[in-house]
Amino acid sequence: MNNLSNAKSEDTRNRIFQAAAELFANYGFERVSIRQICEAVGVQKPTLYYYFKDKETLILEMIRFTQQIVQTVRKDYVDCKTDFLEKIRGLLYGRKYFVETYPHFFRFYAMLHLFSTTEKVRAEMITLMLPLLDEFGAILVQGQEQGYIAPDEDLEMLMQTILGTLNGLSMRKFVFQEEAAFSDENLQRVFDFWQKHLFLNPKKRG
Amino acid sequence: MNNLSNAKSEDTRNRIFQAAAELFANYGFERVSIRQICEAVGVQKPTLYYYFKDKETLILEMIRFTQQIVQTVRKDYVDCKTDFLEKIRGLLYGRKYFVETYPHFFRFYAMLHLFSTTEKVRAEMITLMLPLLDEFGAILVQGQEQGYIAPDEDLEMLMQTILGTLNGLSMRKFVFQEEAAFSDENLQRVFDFWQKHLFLNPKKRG
Amino acid sequence: MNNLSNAKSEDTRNRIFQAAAELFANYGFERVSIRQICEAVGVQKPTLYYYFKDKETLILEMIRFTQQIVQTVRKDYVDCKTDFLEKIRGLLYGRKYFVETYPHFFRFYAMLHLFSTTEKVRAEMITLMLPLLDEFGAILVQGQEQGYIAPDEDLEMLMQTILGTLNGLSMRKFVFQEEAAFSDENLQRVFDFWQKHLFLNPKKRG
Amino acid sequence: MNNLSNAKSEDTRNRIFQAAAELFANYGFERVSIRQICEAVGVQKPTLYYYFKDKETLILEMIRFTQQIVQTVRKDYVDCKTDFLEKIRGLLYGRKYFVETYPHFFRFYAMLHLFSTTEKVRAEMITLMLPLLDEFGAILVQGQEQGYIAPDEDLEMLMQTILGTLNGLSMRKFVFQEEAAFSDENLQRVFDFWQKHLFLNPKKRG
DNA sequence: AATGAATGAGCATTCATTCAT
DNA sequence: GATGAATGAATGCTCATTCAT
Repeated sequence: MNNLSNAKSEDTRNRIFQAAAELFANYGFERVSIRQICEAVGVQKPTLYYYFKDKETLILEMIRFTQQIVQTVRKDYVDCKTDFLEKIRGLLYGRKYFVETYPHFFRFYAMLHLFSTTEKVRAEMITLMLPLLDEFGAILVQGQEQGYIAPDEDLEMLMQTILGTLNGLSMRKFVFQEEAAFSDENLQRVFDFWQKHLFLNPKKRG
Repeated sequence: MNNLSNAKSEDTRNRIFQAAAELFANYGFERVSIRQICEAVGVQKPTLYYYFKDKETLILEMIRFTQQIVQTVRKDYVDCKTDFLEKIRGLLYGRKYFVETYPHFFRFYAMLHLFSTTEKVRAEMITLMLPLLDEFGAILVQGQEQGYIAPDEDLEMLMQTILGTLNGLSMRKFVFQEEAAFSDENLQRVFDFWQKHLFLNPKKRG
Repeated sequence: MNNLSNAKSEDTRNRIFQAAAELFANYGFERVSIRQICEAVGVQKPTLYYYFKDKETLILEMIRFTQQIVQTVRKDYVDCKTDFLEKIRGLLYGRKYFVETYPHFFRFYAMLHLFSTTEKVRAEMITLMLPLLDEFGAILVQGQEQGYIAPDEDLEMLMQTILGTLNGLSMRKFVFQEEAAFSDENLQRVFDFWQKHLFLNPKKRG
Repeated sequence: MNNLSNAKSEDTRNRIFQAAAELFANYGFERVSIRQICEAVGVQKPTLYYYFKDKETLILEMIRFTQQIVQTVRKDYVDCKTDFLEKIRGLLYGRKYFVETYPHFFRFYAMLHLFSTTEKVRAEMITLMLPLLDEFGAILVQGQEQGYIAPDEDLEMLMQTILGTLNGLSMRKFVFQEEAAFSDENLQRVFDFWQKHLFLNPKKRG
């Protein structure tokens, strides 16, 4: 009974969470009302408040959940690789996985929502993003160590270039609704472009 | 008399316009109420409605105004140049000018607002953005003709890389509040990076 | 010039008047805004206020104008007749003329608007209606004198019956949109019914 | 618990309903604001919206409620009688009961509000009124069968005459605020007038 | 004779949220 | 674990009206 009850409860909570994510992703935080979320789930408003303190909490929990996805993805697609180029490739395919598996949650991660939200939400997102940037910086240093990046390279620019393109791809998918944005062909094209323009071929060394 | 009246009227209208732009830029369209705008300007609500049909019209007019800025900037910073590299440099400095002169309006141009707005607004912005992408494509072709870009280059990737970086700079300024994002030093750094990684040195021709 | 100006002025005033009458008749006093009237006429709001003190004045003037119609009609269709039955017939055809010539103004005369308006308006209408009822009473007395009505007839009931039917006809036309309500055939039918049921044949006298 | 809650809820809902009816009856639909209704009841605006979707719904529910009254009255005062004259008398006393028991709701039934309302409301009222007219027609046919009405009588005119008088009485009460309009003496007077002028004495019976 | 610009007061409606149950 | 009933505050928007010109 406890289990059942727990399961049911967890289910309700999760249904609210998912519905809210989808609605927020489609219409933006401000344009979605508690009522709409509840209608989508089929519960009454006090039920939502039973699980989530208030509307802002909902979005904060979403950001944290998203952050877990990001970390898992990073672990599975980037950290487990040793070769720098494989990490870079993992970056692309990890984003693809994220964007296709959790499309609603992706939007909260995407920097794009930093505009037009509460200061609290903004702060939370920045807090979560900065370490990611640092980690990415570390990867680039590894790239240098592995000889894929020249020692005198401007790493900051390199980072900006790569992240800018990643975000560009996301925009093509979500804003311009270009379905092929994350197709394997396109990702390969991006990878080729990067390899050709941004990275060295370390084999020469040997 | 006519002049005075016109001037006064134009002034009121413009003050509403500017105040709305600033508020929208800071808090987002949904979180700014008509009342707030009016209080910021010091007029009553019907006055705002005298000049603007409704709230959505306000934002649509802002988008169009922004579009004019974009076009003017492009003319002054890019189109008037002949050398491809100068055009690219103009792209950077034009963006700097835009971002620093009309910071509020920049946000409407930035893709960032494409999320979480009315479908009407979204449609309007996409309509305005697509030709800009085309024009930029044409510039890259010129770059090829001038020998700055290899004939077999993947122009689409090149475009995405450059625009992604531009948007990244804007994000650094507006989201991370990094004032130096558009400093001359930084722009030069970006330019150097591009020149080194993305463009050829056409002197070989001669 | 004075004449011209006067004429033009009178014209504007009249156009406002007519447009307001039509709109009021169609949608009711409360649901028609000054703006709507002005848009229908093609003038600005202060112009309306130049001719009419306020919205209530507009409707009061309409009531008075309507009253003039009523009086003219009564003169032309009833008073000029000497035979009682001709007066009654005139009542029917006068109403027909009114209803078809000034359909918009008829509605203000019709008691129907006594509901749901300002107390001032209500009072004005009652003031204007009471004498009409008196006059009609006098006609019935004439009918008695001419032998069309029995000396012991309940004149009040008679009046109520006739007026009730007249109003019923108007309702059929305006509420149920029954075009034939005031057709000559129908009026004749009403007249026949009255003659048969309500009035005597005075010829017996002679 | 359920009962208590239900009772309380039903009470609030009903208080809103009654207050709205009274206000609408006195001032007309357009001139009564949601706020006024709420103040009269002593609840906040969202409470009203909890029970009624919007203002138009309020009036539509009122019309339907009124229609139920009408049907009950008809059943109790007219349908249960067998003699035609008793039905006619029931018509008068049923109207009296209605007008005196539910004065506010009477006004919605009275045709008078057909003017100057939403098309939706108008349509609803017409839909509800037409069958009533038909039923009344059937009663007149029964009158014919019982010998109170000549076989060649113009039944339509007869109906119009009777209904016109009924409406006239209502007008005297509500517009001219003549309290005696529905006094027993007056109703008897009406009945006598009808009997004398409109109906036969079905000698066959005796 | 006519208007452009402005307003104070009010509208219907919706918001996020709470409390007793 | 869930809800029916209620609310204070705010929303976008419109009203009749005025004043200087």
